[in-house]
Parts: sequence; structure tokens; C-alpha cells
Amino acid sequence: MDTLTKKQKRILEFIEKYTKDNSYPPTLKDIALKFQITIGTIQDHIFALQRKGYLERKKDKARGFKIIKTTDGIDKPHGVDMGMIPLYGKVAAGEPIFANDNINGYVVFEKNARGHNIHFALEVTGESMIDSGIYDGDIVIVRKQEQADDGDIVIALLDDEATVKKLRRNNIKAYLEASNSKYKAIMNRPFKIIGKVIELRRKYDLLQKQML
Amino acid sequence: MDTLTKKQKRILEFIEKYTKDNSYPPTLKDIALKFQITIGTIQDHIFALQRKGYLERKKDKARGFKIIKTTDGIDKPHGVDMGMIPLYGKVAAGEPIFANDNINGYVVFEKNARGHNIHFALEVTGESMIDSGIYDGDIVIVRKQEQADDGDIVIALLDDEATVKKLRRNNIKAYLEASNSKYKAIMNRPFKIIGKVIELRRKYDLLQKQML
DNA sequence: AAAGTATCCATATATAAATATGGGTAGAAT
DNA sequence: ATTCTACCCATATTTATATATGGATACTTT
Repeated sequence: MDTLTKKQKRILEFIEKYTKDNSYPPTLKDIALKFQITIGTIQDHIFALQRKGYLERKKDKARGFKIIKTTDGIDKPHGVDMGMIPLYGKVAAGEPIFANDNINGYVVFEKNARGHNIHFALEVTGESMIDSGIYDGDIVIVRKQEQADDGDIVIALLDDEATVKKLRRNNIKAYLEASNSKYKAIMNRPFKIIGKVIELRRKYDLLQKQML
Repeated sequence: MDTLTKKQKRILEFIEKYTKDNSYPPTLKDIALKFQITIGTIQDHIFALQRKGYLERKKDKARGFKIIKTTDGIDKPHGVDMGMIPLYGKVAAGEPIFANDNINGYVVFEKNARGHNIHFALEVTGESMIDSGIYDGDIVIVRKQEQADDGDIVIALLDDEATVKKLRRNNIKAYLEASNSKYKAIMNRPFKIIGKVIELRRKYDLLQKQML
């Protein structure tokens, strides 16, 4: 593996950071200004980065950089569709969940290439799904849909309140089931499915201890 | 909320997709070519997108676009540092875990602004942590470190094999503990901590129906 | 000693790309 | 009827940006 010099590494890092900050890559001149050297010199460095396989660029295209390997030598995965989905907060009964002012944060999420679905995230409260390994404080990622199969974990509206439960359905009827022996199934109340849980996330270590 | 026309929406979506595909935003001409209309017209559309608060751009800068609200009207979070971390596969005893050819995939991950730590992901095999809500097939995200506190869930090397366990330590000694009553603690074997589990992920909906 | 590589400079030129200007039509809103 | 907005055209001009060229020094490798 072709390894980078310090200068090359710093330039590659700058391109990455600039792109992240501005949403578009730098020009040769931007880089030259940053490092207080001339464009001609930057040309040399860029050429080296290309030769060593860290950077690609399109001829004659402004800001036409594409990083293909990071400074630690790890290939950048390509064609991965990642984005942010909103994390909605709890809502009092009757209020709309999907309101812009009910967004408590965002969660990074890798979209399944195919689906053109809409996703969102919710924080789980309570212990009712503990036997399915879903704990209080966990975050679930949900695909919006109004139908689901027997056994799916779903977000349902019960009395205008969003809740996480397991969907049960047979030929006769559908109902919601908790995963905790202390709770009983919800058999005879109307509910509406608003999405299916497709992923679970649990963060440890929220207040980061200084490592000794 | 200012809502977009169909054309404006399609153009905003194109800018987003082009940027994702190429790693740099399109020029006005790129957009004009795509929609088979002239640059002058694109100027109008871009101006409308700016006026309605979906798009920002820097004057006189090539490809100087920055999307600030997506087509569904959701604000784009800014300054979030997300990237991909490698998902390593299982290794036979004695083989190095962190080899480039042992990368089985990538996982999107939001970096904690501060930390300059190195992270990676591993798939959990076995039921030994089931009482901590960590199941076979789950993915753990790990921060590389060689120290950890009592109660932390860690990745440890035991006989050159990586395993997920809970770290126990008192004044006298440190040992590894499973979270499953069928397993007993590992008291008298040497081990080495290689990282601390900071996040858990579980994907549902992967073809196979989840157990019960 | 010669060749290569990494670092740097200055400057000219070609091309990419944004901007400016002035015009047009159709339909909705006032 | 008039104004506004969304949509479209053509073309000239300015500015941003990449590229080309030819040089230099210090250092390591051959």
C-alpha cells in the first residue's frame, strides 16, 4: 500500500473537511491559500494523491475531487446511500407526531438501495418489549407503512398515542402484544399501524467517561 | 412553509442525487442538460429554491450549492460528522482481526464531535449476552481502547479469539462475565481488552422472519 | 554520480462556470 | 384588467478555475 507523506496526508484531510463543511469540494486555489503555497505546488500534491490511489478527479471540472481512500488507508465505500432521518419525540394524545417542531434530533441511517420509503426514529419508553430485547431508552428506526405481518414489531397509534408492540394477526382478528410477561395483550381496542420497526439501536456510555 | 412546485422539487432532488453520485454538486449547465432546458431557465428555478429556503449558494462559486432543506420539507442537519466504519468478520484463532481483507462490510456511524477515536463494528455470535439484550446476529459498534471500567461491555481477546463479554473488576482482579445464566464467568484465563462496546444495532426484516 | 521523489516558485493560457440582460407565454390571484 | 408567478428562450460578459510550462532545491535511492 502506497503510504502518504505528512504533507499529502494533511492536504487529503483538508479536502475531506472542506467538503464536509461546505458541501462542495475545494478548488486548487482554496487548498493553496490554506497551506500558503502556490497552485503549481498543489498540482504536484494532487497528482501524487492520485498516483497513490487516494484521490480521483475529473479533468477540467471545477472542484472535481472524489476521495476514494481515507488517510488511514481504508477504502471509502461507494454508492452507499446514507442520510439523516428525524428522531421524533413523545407526543401527548391528540397531537401530531410528525411535526417539524417535534423533531428531537437526527439519526444517521443507511437507506436500502431499493426502497423509496420514508423512515423515522423514535425513542422507546417503558419495559413492555423487554423480552424481545428492546429496552427503555433504545431507539427504533421505523419504516412508515400501514400494513404489517404477524410477528412484526410495529409502531401503533392507540388512543392517539404512539406505542411499540408486536403485531399479532390470524384469520379472525389482529391485535397487539407486549413482550413482557407482566403485560397482557391488547385485544379489544382499535389501533392503527403507522410503521414497522426495521432496526434497533442502543447507545452505551452516553456520558463519556474519561479513559484512564 | 413554502411548498415546492413539481419542477422545483425535481431539480432539488437532482442536485442531491448528483452530489451523492459524484461527490461534488452539479453546475447550472449540468442541471440544464439533465432537464433539457437552458441555463437561463435554471437560474430562475435556482433562485426560487433559494427564495423558498431550500437551497443556499455562494456567489460566483462553481458548483456552490448547499441543500438546507430536503424536498419533504425536513431541515437538513448541519455539522454532523458521519462516516463509515468497517465491519470485521470472525477470525480463526491467531489471525489478525484488523486486516483489510477481513472487512465484511461497512456501517454508517455518527462520530462524536470530540473524540478522535477509532471505531469498528463486529457481528455478535452466540447467546452468551442475551440477558443484557444482546442477541445472536446483532452488530456492536466498538471504540478501540485497552482499558475499561467495571460493568462495561467489552470486546476481549481470549485465546486469540474475539468475544463480547461484560468486564468485571474489583480491587483484586479483573475477569469476564457472560450475561446468560447458562454460562459461568471466566475467572482464571488471561485476556486482553481491545475495545469497548458503545452501541448496539439490530436489523429486523432481513428476509428471515424473526423468532416468534 | 545519476536518477528519482517531494517539495516549492512564477506565469501564461484555455476552459468551465456564473452572472447579467432582456425578452417571451400561460395560468392563477387580486 | 392587472399583477404575479412559474415557466421558458437566447446571448454577451465576467469571473473562477484548471491546465500547461519551465524552472528550482533538498533528500533519498540506485
